Amino acid sequence: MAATNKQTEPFNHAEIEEKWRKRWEEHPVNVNDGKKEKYYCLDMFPYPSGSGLHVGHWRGYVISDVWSRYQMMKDGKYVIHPMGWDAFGLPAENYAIQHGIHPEISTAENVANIKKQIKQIGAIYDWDMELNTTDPRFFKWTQWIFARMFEKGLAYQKEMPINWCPSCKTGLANEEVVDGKCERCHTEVTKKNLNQWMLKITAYADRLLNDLDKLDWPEKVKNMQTDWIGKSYGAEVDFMVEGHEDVIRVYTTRPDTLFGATFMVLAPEHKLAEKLATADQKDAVEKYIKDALNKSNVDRLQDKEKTGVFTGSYAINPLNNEKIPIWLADYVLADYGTGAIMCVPAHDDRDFEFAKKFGLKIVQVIAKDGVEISDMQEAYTDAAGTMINSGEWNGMESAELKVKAPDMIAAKGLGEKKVNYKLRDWVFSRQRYWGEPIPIVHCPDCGPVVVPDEELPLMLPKVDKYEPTGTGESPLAAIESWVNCQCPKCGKAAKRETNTMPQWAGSSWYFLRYIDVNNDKELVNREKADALLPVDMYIGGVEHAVLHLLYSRFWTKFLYDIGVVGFEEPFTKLFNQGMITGKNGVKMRKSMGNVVSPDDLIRDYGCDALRLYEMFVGPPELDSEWDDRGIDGVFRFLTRFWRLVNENLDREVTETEELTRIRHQLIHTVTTRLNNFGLNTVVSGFMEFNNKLLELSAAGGVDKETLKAFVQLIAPFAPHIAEELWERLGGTESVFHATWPVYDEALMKEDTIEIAVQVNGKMRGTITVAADISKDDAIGQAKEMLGERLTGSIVKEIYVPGKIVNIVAK
RNA sequence: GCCGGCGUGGCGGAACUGGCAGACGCACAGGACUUAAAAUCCUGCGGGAGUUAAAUCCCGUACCGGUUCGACCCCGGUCGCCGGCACCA
Repeated sequence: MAATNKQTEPFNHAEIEEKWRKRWEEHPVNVNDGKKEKYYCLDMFPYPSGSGLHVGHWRGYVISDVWSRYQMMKDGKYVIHPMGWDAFGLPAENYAIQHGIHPEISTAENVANIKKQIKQIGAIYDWDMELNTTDPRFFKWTQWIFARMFEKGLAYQKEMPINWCPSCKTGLANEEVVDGKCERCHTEVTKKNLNQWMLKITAYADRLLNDLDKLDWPEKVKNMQTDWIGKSYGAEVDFMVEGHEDVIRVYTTRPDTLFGATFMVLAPEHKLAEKLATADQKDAVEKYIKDALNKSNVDRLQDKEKTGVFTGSYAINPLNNEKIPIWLADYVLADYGTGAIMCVPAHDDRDFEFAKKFGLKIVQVIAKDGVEISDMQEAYTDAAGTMINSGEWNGMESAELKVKAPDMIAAKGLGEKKVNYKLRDWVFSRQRYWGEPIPIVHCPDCGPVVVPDEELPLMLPKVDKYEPTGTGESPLAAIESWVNCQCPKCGKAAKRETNTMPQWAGSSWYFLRYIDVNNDKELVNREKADALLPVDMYIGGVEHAVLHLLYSRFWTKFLYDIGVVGFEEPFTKLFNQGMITGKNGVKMRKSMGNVVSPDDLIRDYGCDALRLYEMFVGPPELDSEWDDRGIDGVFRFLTRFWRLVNENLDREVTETEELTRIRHQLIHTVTTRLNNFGLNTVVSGFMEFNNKLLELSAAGGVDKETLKAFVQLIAPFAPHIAEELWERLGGTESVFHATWPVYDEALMKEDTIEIAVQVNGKMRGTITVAADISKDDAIGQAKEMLGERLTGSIVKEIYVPGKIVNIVAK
């Protein structure tokens, strides 16, 4: 027996972590020698908030660091793993206003703080790549991209009622309105008529939709983007108005039901709305329009009860020439389709409800289960059944007709085939100070003129007052010395655009810049881009599914179109980590008082323990409740692991068959679980094998090769202790440069195995047999074990090698 | 309403492809060490019947049903929770 009772040195995490932190700073473990294959593993970069990081933020960064280190170790890849700051935008500016510090200063302070905290994670971030969206060397290129979009007609101005947050005092994009509220401050959003800069994301709708197929992303996110783009196929149909020369065009996805259109509804904002009112309906119509326009968006959403008013006019159904009444109702949206719909109450829930309420005619045109329903209680909305009451279309299958009808209608000259999207163009200007100035000059003669590239970056003027005005004008508008300028084209007196870009501008392309942060000639060097991009793995929360992730796909496609990069999709693989919540799944918030800071935990347990616990707390893709007590478990494990290695350092242990087997099982377990991204189960695997090896250590000792393999496997998770133990085991170079251990299935196998024995599928115990036992022997031994408990006549005998014997008896 | 996900001990969660449900950890209980406590180590830990102890048996993965020799896993239905979209014609 080689075992000794010698007390091993206690595990001093603070000392060890300090030692290796310094060592890594002097000798980084992840370097590009130009020969290694690249792997780009990206974190969604944080905005430098004043409240710092909590354990939830930590988790995402630990996941990406474990994954990065694993990629680096297993295949010897050069891992691009950068970090930067999304520092423009509302949160930073609001923080500055609240604390009465200029955003430039508060942002710099917050960056310094967060950077210090992020460094505590012990990640392999390459700080030479650090970037900041508010750095002129960076936002020069954000402006440059806008300039190119302007030249291509993708950035344009439009006056229209846009979403307006009265609290943030700025316009918002559709994507920033959640449940009718501001995504940032949860204030109810109102409408405001403003002249806005728009980006024509709708021009990319089809490509954004189709290319989702190429992406290794969570289905959930792909579905969200698909729904957001909201492509639908249908037809536009013209309806004549009786006694008018006007024609009303409607959009429908169900042209197959055209014979069933028994009335028509226009949005109150429709340009013909007032004109169609007959003398006796004039007052009612005017009142309805006025009321509807005064209602806020939220009210309009919340009023589930349908309202409407009859105009007094009639349209003609183009297929059967029936007179159908024209109504106004606010359930029809002005800005989708044509702002007018044909109503088929028999086959649409909303039209049905409206028809019932106002006593309008209902004509069924699709037979449900072959019959016409005499007293309809609800709309039949499936496009399945045979056409009835539909003139020449009678007898056709509605599903088939639905597809053919647009062409048939077009052939008759009644309308045309039409595809619609829910996606709207991106409202891109903000009436706030802390953002990239939009590089446009308004000239009285030339109109909007883009600022020449040589004059970029267009700097934000230094000001004392930067609070939002609330008038719809940016605070920049008040700074005359900045606003007044010369037209770059004709030289005449002109005025600068005073709106700024939204927070999403910089984040739409920052991932391209990391690999070439100091380039002052171009956005990114094309050769470098070809060699190091795109992102292989992108890790972050799911909250950006239709914001940042949609915008950056759009910008990347644009940059591809103008030849800046050679790929169309920025993020090949996406992983959404779950949130860390407080007790009972409550989101961690300062105001809830349930925020857990990593600082105390690092002091008491060390960085490695916290990293391990962040992984152990639950499956990485699911939300997990934080429980401080849980970290004791991983800390105990680390202490026991420390003991396992240290107590075997001075022993000369010869490798036994059992140790070899356990080593290969360990490598197999960890590697397969890692490949499946089962990070929580990797940690439980560590604990399980550590327990086994401690038993063997007490019984005689554990060999160095097994210990070394274990140390390597744990290194991505607990890099400090791994380096220390690796060194003690005789490693001369960093553990991160050692060849990743591989397993041999043949060496994993046990000589004897336990097999479950069932009778009629019910567990009756186990037998221990030779691993290579034959079917007959296995069944024989099972029967022997069962003895008298096996009654009746045997119908069937099942043997699944190595797993189970099931005897079916009657 | 539509789309997606989830439902397993006191708790967090395991279970690879349909093959021993509850790995690993937390909490708890008992024991060892200690003057004592902490730390550490050992043991137990889904529910029930049974027994001095055991053997053994029954129930159990939200609920009802199905497929199968065998179901946490597949299929049909119901309920509950969470997320997204929401009058998009």
